[in-house]
Amino acid sequence: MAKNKSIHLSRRERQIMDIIYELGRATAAQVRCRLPDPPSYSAVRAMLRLLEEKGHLRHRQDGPRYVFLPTLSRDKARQSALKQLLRTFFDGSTEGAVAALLDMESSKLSPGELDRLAELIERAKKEGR
Amino acid sequence: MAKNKSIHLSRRERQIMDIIYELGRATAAQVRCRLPDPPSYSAVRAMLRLLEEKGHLRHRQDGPRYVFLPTLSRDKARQSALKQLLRTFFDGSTEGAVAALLDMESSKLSPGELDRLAELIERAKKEGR
DNA sequence: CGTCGTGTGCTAAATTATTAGCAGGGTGCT
DNA sequence: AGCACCCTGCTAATAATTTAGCACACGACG
Repeated sequence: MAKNKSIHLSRRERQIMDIIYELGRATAAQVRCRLPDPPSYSAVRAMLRLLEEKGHLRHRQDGPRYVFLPTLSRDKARQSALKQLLRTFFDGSTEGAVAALLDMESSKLSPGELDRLAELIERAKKEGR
Repeated sequence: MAKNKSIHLSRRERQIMDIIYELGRATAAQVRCRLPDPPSYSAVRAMLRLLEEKGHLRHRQDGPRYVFLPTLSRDKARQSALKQLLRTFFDGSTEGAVAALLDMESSKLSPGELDRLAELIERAKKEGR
């Protein structure tokens, strides 16, 4: 019934999903207090329930409260987020995206990280050929 | 007046912005036909007008019709999209994101691209030190 | 010239999203 | 037991979104 709509997330829903992906799992209270302008408790719970109905979340009883987890694995969600980003901002070019990442946070990348990345690229080269 | 609301994009608005960023610039008709389930013409125009009011778009008269362009440069929009993605899915780790990109589309990266990326990393190393 | 097609602006209505508020249930504390 | 607190589920109201529909402008063309 609400199957075809399930891909569409509203603003708040998106925010909530982001929080949960960021944390891995979260209770209603946790979600609430990380929301930009915390709405009422009920509001948060209502949306968690909706997200669960839509199939984006599931919950687990943890003692007296619910803990919400994403349905899709973080990997899958990542994957599709990356794909979307690539298409929207980089004409689908992986190279462009990687370049932007390096450029953006270059100061934050430690030599160690850079080394590991260099190695990843080496490996990709070998596999590609 | 509508300044503080201007950050919040609704679902449709997001879709439209994505399309325009992807294309660089677009007319109402172009936007409409790329929308998942094309709504009426008026609907699209109304939202383009709203987005313009909110300051996300501006338009240029091109002959008989309007061509809409993003207000924020693609670079800036990229930047913030990347930042968000990093935080949400990679714990802020650039390395993780790059690794995921390489992993995901490895088959699509040509040797040439890989070489260029390797070089980028080399350069980052030198700058970092 | 009339009219068809495609563009625009505007506004009011329909649809969705978001919130507040009430009615429990359970646990711990005095 | 009686009370305070935090959790749940629900429903109805409010706020925001998305849409359709009308009025008008302009160029192309029979």
